[in-house]
Amino acid sequence: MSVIELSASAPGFIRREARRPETQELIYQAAVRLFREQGYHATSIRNIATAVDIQPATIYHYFRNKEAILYSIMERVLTDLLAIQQRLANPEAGPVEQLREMVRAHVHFHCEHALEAFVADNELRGLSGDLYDRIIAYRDRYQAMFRQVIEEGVRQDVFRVPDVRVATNILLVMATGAVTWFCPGGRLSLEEIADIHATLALKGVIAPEKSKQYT
Amino acid sequence: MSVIELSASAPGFIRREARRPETQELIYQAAVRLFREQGYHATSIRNIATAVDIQPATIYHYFRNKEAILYSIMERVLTDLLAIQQRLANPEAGPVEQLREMVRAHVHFHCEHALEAFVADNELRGLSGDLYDRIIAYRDRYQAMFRQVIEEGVRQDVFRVPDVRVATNILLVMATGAVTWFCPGGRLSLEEIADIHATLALKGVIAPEKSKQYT
DNA sequence: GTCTATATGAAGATAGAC
DNA sequence: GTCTATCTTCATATAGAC
Repeated sequence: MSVIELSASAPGFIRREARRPETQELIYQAAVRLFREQGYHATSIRNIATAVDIQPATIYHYFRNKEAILYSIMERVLTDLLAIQQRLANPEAGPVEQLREMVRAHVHFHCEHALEAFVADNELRGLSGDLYDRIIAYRDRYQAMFRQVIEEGVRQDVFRVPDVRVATNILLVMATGAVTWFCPGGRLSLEEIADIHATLALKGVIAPEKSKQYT
Repeated sequence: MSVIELSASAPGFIRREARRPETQELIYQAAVRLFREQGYHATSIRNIATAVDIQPATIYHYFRNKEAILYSIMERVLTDLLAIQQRLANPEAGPVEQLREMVRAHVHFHCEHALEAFVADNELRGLSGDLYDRIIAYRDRYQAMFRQVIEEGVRQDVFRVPDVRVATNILLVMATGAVTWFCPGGRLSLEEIADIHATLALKGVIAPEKSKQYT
């Protein structure tokens, strides 16, 4: 994956600095790919070094240890996601439009950064102590953003769900799942996939009598 | 987890033999728990041996190698799931009822065997060669069962989806996700969780003009 | 069926030269 | 900033006694 692909293209998404392929970024990108393909614990420092064509010791000039590489991936994904959702927040829009855009953005990001996002979503057990706690805090903040919109929708009687927390969990699991099977250049475009997920999410939470007018 | 809990309780589910806690089963159960908590690659043969209070060498009397333990977990989960769905199959029922029961059973199994199911769903990369191929074949058969019901529903114009394969993926991701957050004894019972998922799945695929009569 | 003992390799990480 | 060399620990797996 070239560093260029790190820059999200849709409006409203964070544009990362276009970096020269500095060693640190090369290490980061190789780690992302290997952690995605083999898993964090199955990937050795030597594997990463070989992929970047450097010696293992060089990696420790940029990262304190292997866990720090994993942490940097997770932190980048989660801060990007939080920033995207914060920029999207629009108090004037109703819960329906808000949730639709949030799900679209979540799926969009996950498909555009499928490797990093997959790692962030699946390798949490590789962190420990303080690093683990910090990522959990990010994740909780992110979930809360979705939960609050659903809560507001329920309050306004636009949404109806058996349980707000369960609904939040299910929606996020669903919207996250595309990373496991989305394949760029497949039958459906990224935009179509994002729309399908947003529509499905709304169908799931909207109060029955409101459904005609929205989905 | 005691071996008793391995026996599913709901009608239609496979009842496993109640085993004495033989060494092989103890190894299996310890591996399930450790693979779930730490991940397959982060778990060593020594970890498992310590958990069972035997020496590492004893494990090799029962399993060819570490990969064989993982394979046995995955195979058990997938053959159980396939058997459950096959027993459920009812050609007389329409696609709506069939899909509802399939999703309910899937969620039910995943929550009752949350540790094993999580391992089966997330450690596929730990297998290689022939073992990997065999599990993929099981998984493809399982997905096909869901896809065929959705296809039949679309043919009868009871369901309407943008893409059958994408719909199948999304539904299975959603129904599988509960393993990551379901917690026995929480606010909602296993039955409620299963119903919520089934209802959500149907809301997502049902043709709009049919929705009133079903969900 | 379970053990002790061990072969063999690979892992994460560091020291210190250039 | 990158290297060579290496320390130390741990991994999977096997041999063979009991």
